[in-house]
Amino acid sequence: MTTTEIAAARRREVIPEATVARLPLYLRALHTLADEGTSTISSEALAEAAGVNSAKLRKDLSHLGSYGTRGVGYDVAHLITSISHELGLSRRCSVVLVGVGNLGRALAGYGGFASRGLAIDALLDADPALTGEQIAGLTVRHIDDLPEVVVPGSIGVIATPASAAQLVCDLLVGAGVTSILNFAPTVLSVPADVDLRKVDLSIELQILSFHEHRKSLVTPA
Amino acid sequence: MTTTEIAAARRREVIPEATVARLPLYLRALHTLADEGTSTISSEALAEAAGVNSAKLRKDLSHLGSYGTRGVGYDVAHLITSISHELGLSRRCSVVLVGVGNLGRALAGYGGFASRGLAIDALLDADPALTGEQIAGLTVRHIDDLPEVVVPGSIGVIATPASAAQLVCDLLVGAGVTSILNFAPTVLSVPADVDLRKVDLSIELQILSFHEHRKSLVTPA
DNA sequence: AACTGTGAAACCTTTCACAGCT
DNA sequence: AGCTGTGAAAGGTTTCACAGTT
Repeated sequence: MTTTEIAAARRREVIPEATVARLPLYLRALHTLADEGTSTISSEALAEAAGVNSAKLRKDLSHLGSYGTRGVGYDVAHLITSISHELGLSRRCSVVLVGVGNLGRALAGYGGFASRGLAIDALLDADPALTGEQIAGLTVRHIDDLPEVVVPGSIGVIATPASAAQLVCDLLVGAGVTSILNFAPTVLSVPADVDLRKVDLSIELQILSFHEHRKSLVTPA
Repeated sequence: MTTTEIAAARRREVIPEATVARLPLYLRALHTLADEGTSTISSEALAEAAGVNSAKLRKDLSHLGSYGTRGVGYDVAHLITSISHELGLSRRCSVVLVGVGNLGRALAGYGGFASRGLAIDALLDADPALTGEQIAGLTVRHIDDLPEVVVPGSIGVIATPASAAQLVCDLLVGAGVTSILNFAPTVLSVPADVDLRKVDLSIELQILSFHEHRKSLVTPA
């Protein structure tokens, strides 16, 4: 079995969703460690840096294969490569962002994307007044140009008001996008073969409100 | 047992975290339905509007008490009241946002907060050039004013660059805030009695990248 | 007849605790 | 001695399927 075949076999192993959701966390912590010059790290220390517990971290990493050394720990650079590869961040992937309001600008300037092979390639907006504007090194284009900027494997990001989100979503699907991230606070309909995820900025705040509310009930004045 | 006592007993029942995380979703769907003039809705239809399955919805709502009518469905207005109350959104709660960059501005203007009793009360930034600026009806104040704007039960929101996040977090904790929502891509340390949640704008994108990557492996050209 | 509320089963995730390697 | 990798146990979540109510 060649190295390539081993890698292929590993890729076929199913990785639990909960683990996939934490890989970006580990990756960020590892990048910070690498920047600080750390070359080897124990599960305990990496778990602390990522804000999880060490047993969970070890189990998560075990799904990618065994990259640690017993008695020593993990090689930081090697782990970065493995996780980046697993997440599909090694071959740079195309991201198309629609909606250049405050949120869209925040996303375009968000360092977390660029440093992870997820740089945004195109900014689109329906407002003609915005086309031509330069943001984070990109020129805003009109939404009508969507078919021209989408390539196979592109990920679409919706940062429009809720009222425009389904329309934009349909345009993305029509242009061949099969992975969409929705920041608009609305439920979108997509064909079964399209992978749709959402981020609702207000949900976490409402969850905090719930817990804060509970505190005031448990500890009455 | 009086109505108040029943309500108190219900409040003491533990609601699973997974359920709490979905209540805001239901609430949003219900508000939309109410705006459309719908007064009664079945678990099936509400589940569809919220993007979940109906058995899950019914189980979730059963934790709040039995507010539905068999053979009929749920009363939209009543459910809105129950969920809002459960989430602590009925008594308007104070939100203090630190960091008035693009993300902070997006959050300040985000309709989802105001309409749910979670309007932002104060905007703060460390940059003196921004103090005095009007955003979404609020005047930006300097971060030094933090102790003046925090009240008991305030929720703090961090929308600063990662480099400033821990500092701001410490200031919030020092001012008495015990619920913090962090949008900066960094792990924060807080005392055990502080409830810290985070939103990482890039994580969902990386998860999508993972799945997109998988697709290309499963369906080779 | 229609639809909720809920035990029970199936599934997934986390944590424990230690065998096994360096 | 120190730390990873992992079965097994514990805990939590989702789904099923139907009894119970209107």
